[in-house]
Amino acid sequence: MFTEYSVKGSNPFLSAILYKTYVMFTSRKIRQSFLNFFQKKNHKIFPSSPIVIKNDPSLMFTNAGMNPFKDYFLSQRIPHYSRIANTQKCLRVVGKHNDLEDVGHDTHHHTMFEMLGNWSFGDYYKKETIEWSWELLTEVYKIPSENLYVTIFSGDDKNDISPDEESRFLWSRFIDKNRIISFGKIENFWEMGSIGPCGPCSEIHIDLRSSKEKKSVSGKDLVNKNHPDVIELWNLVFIEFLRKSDGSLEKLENRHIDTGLGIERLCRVLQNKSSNFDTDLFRSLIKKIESVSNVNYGKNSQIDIAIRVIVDHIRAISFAIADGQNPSNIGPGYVIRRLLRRSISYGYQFLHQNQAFLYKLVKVLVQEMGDIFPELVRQQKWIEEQVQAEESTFFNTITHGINRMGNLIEETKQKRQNQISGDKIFELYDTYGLPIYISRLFAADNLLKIDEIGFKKEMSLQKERARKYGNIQHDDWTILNSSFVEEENKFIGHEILYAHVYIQQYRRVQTIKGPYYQIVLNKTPFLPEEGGQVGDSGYLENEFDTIRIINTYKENGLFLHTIEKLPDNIQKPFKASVDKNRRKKIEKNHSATHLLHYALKKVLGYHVSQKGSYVGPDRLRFDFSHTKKIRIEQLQSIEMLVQDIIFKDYPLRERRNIPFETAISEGSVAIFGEKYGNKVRSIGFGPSLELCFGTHVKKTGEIGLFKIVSESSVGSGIRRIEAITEKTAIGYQNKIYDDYNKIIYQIHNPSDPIKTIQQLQQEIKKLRTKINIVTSREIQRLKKEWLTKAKKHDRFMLIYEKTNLEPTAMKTIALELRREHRELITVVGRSEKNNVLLCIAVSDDLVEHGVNACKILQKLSPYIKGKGGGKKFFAMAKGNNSTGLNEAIKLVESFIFN
RNA sequence: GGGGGAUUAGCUCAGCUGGCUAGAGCGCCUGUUUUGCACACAGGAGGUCAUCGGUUCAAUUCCGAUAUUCUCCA
Repeated sequence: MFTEYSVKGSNPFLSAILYKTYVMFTSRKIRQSFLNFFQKKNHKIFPSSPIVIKNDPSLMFTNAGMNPFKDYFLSQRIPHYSRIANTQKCLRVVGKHNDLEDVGHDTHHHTMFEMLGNWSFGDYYKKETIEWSWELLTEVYKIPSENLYVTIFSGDDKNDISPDEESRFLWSRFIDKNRIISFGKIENFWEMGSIGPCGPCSEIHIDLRSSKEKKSVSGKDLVNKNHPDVIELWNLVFIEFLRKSDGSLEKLENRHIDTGLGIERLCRVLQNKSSNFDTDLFRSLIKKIESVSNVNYGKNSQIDIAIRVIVDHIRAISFAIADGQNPSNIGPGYVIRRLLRRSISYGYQFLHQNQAFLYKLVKVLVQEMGDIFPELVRQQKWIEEQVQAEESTFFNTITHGINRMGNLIEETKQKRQNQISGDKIFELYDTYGLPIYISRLFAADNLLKIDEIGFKKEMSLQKERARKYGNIQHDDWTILNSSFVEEENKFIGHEILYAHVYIQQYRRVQTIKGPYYQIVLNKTPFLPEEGGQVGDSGYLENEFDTIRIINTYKENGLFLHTIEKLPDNIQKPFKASVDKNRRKKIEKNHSATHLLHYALKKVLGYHVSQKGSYVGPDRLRFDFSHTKKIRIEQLQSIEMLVQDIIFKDYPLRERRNIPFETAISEGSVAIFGEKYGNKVRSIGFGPSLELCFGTHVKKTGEIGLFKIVSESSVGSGIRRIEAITEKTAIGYQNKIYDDYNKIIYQIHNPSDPIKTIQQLQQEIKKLRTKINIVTSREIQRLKKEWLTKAKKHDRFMLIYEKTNLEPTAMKTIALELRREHRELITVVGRSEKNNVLLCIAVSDDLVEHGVNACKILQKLSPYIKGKGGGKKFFAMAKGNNSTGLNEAIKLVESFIFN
């Protein structure tokens, strides 16, 4: 089995000894060894990019190690280093690679995981990749080579790709030919999605079974067969193609290397465990949940599943929140909320946790991983608060749902059915968020079933609806001119708002509302939407066309301009002009936002950090972390502080292309979860200093006036301030001033208007109570008077009266009389000019004997030329013929029993 | 992006198919009892029923739009 190809380290005797020493490999050491190894091979070590992705609508989270480098593969951006190594935090919960349902039920799927990777951008290729991966695994990590298998791509006739003989040859220098196995497109051709960079890959698999098992079945037959102990360890991807939307492949200019080695698996191997969850990455989390819920891991399979789900999810949740993605009800926030709710559900169902408990795990996670991912340490308190808040809202939702479920059960029982209808259960799930398993539990407790088929039917209808509307289709880019310009030189709008440009590429985007086009210019004065500042709009003009640029935004390093229709002469040069007026307004609001951020920190404290921002031409909005409502005096001092900086007329201090570390050490404010490049731009005005890409005023004085218009809450722990500047603010103040003057005039210019208003209010209050007393006395008096005047019949008493009381008082008398007296019919009329009211009230006992107020009223209302209605015991009508009122009242008697 | 809900007192919510004088519990205030607290009892304050339109003799209730919010799907 051992050939001359085997290299040192694969001696079986030596391996057996080394195998025992695996335990010394902690996850920290494993990670560090990887990075050190590649650093020695001249790789630049990169920190992990955020797990939350911005600027790419096709992806919510980083779901593979290569995501942060996507632009490099597409040659949309030139990397500063051709060799990079890193550990990348990843999240897989939606989309193509989605194992969510498996997570927890087995011992090797995760939502959040760390991918170790080495990268080559047009630098080394297959030879070095294969050599180094072998060296690292067998010599640094000392994995016995007899446990390893490698796979290579067998080729694909359809796309005309030949088998990867090159890799076979390269591998055969290290490993027995029998251990090199060919696989087809599914296993060994890596694609990012339906379109994008791709290429053949070669995977290293490991057989972790006992020697006894290995003897009975060869590991070779178990590779790629989903065997729990014969698993893929490292994927080496050789990127050389671009998959286009019509399915064809195009060769890329440069060939790249993308590798992924999951640290959770590697730890399992090197720590000699049978499950990823038994490694030191999860051990303390499991310990904590054991103590929190008073159970033991490894005793009961259902409890174990719940524990694995929870310790897995809390990692995903914490990392996402640390990178700025709070749980919410839309988009990526909803994905995080779902993970949270899944965890809570498992805790509730199997660990008997009926109040917030997840947040207690955050501290443990921070202790374990905080040194490698410092964002966890910085955001610990915030993460705990968010998780806890989310837990309590979910318990709230469940309680609500359970109440409704109770009603549903009652209804079903009353109808003497034994099954609750599927659409009702679906409504509970869909509208009120009650997890289906809870519905099932409660139904079973009441010996009822749930119409599962009906439920599934509703569910698929819902999915269908979403799919139907959710489709946005992008055509392929049409490249008109591919001369490449460095990203940092592409945007020229900091200095100039007009430029001569040409269209480099364009594509059509199909939406349900109709098509639009995205174009990329060779350079652009239009600022893309970023950091809250809305994108520029404006025009492209030449002698043939005038095209309106509706919006500008950035996607994967490209500056996209949206337009409604393509120009006829698309190849010709254009004059690009930014809507200058609009841009100026935006700049004022943007600079004011920086000043506001500074003032907030100064007045409220340094815990304030930006959680969201909108900077438009009309106003600015700033969301930030702060738990309490801001008092009016605080708002005033914030406003004054900003205004003060404006008055001091500080000039803009702009520094471009400075290293991130330098900017931070100088005191620049950076935002968590924001992906900054190596080189950043800092913007300062007086004491304020922030990292920022947007555009600003030249001097703070240009802002003129700053006015906060609202302060509110947007969720637990986040407050929002909306403000306006310059002419908008002046207009706002003028309006208030104007209103004030009108009010003062209305109350006759008193010396102390507030006191006057207070007096007026008191006066009103006094008068109101007086009126109430008078009317209620009047009501009591009239009741008595009318009763004495009542006409007695043998079966009932009849009151018919006219009054000039208020309509409500009139109603009150009638209703009180019918409640207090049996066998009484009250008819009251009221007329004021041509506005006639008539109401009839009947005691309950008479109603039972067939007297119907509504019917009597219908007979009477023609006399007052009115319409009306009501119920059997009370009816009311309104008309416009006051002369008919007397007649109507007199005629009542004749209609009572007819 | 699409579907379904919700918005009523300081808080949690009732208010069925338009018309009983807009309610309950908790909280708050006053008083009684008690050494004090809690409890109990009696009384009281507090609501443009989210906003704007429409239908109707009449809208908290029905319809539409807006805002906010919850929830499910993508």
